[in-house]
Amino acid sequence: MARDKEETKARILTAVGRLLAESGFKSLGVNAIAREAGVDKVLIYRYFEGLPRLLQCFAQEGGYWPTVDELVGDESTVNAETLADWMAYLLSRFSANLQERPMTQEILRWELLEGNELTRELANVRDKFALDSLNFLEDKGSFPPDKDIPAISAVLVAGVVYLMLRTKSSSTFMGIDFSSPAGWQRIQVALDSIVQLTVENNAK
Amino acid sequence: MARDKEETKARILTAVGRLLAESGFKSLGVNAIAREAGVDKVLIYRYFEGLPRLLQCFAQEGGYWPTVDELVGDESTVNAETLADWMAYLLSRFSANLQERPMTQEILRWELLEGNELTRELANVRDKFALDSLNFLEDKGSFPPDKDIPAISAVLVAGVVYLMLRTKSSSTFMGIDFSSPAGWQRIQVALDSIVQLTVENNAK
DNA sequence: GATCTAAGTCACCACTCAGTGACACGGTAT
DNA sequence: ATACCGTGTCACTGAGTGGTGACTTAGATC
Repeated sequence: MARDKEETKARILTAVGRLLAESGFKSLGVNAIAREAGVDKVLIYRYFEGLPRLLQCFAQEGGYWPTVDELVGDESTVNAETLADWMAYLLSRFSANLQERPMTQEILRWELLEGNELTRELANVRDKFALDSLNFLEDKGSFPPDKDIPAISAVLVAGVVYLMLRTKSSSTFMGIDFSSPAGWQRIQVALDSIVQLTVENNAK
Repeated sequence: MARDKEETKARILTAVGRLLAESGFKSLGVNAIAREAGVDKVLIYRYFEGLPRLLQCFAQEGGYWPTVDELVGDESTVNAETLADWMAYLLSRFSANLQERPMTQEILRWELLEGNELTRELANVRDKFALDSLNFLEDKGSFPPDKDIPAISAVLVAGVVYLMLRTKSSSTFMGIDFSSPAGWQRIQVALDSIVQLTVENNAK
């Protein structure tokens, strides 16, 4: 219709994003994408050689994951001194950021129950972000040798992610109601106290 | 073939379980269940009025979730005194138990990305188990008023669940390799230290 | 203006899925 | 024996999917 190959390719790619954010990866088929993009599906095969390559292109476009800098913001305005402070801050920012990225949430869901090439690639991108965060933290205050900071971070991040992914379908977990901000507030406080009490080298 | 209604119903129900544990809920359709059970699918409609009711029956059968007693085992042999000890013990047992319940894992995955009546019901069963665990813990040592034990538990349990669900499709998270027992060992240690340092009332 | 190619359209295939109606069989009560 | 009802079998529809070949059209080149 528009007779512009690049624009059509772009329309297809943005359609993937919209569809992913709105209805998740379950409905992410060739037909659905073509419909969403207002494009004939044969063009998907012509320009991307099918779904897998299309999704690969989409993944390489990036943008579904924040950078550490983006997460931290302006360091000079952050009220944090110790390693624990920074960890708590980063966790809280991570949580808030993830909440506003439905597409990223869907990708995380996807990783969780499909083990194909693409999700593995997406997982690599994510893990690189995680390692960046750890490096950032280690710059802020070197890790105490008697604590396994990466493992502790993994547990806490995993917890945040799981709670986040849950809230879409079910609003309560272990008696905590996540439909109101109060529930999340409790989690936030819990995370802060966990980090402070666990990471701070009070065993010294 | 067997001309026995109850047996046929039972075959269908066990087929649901097998299918769920083996291939997850993605392939959980009427046709697949009938094939797995070696039964004509029309009987599913006759005896269960379709998939939703069948799954509801399956859910009511139970057995996909442990009881607190089952998890704890013989209390007299448990080397735990403080509340923190019991929390750590319960977390570790929970993790081990969940690892050996593929069907339960699939249900957790399912809850995560489908918000229908059934998953909500399943979520209720799960949440009751969680509250039972909290009650058990409160019997062991009353919760310190300055700590939100449920929220802390929620974060840690959520973390364990997420890490568990991940390992099937991807084996690394935040640089930790979960394909070897060493990775899980690190998580276990991290959980223990988090619980001990966070829950123990060292602020008193 | 004719031609040629890239971009887009349409029609179709084979397959899977949920769901239904019609039929065959076998034991049971009359 | 026969009529009946519960159990199981078969064949089908209709919708939706991934994927492909044949066609049309717009726009640049000669």
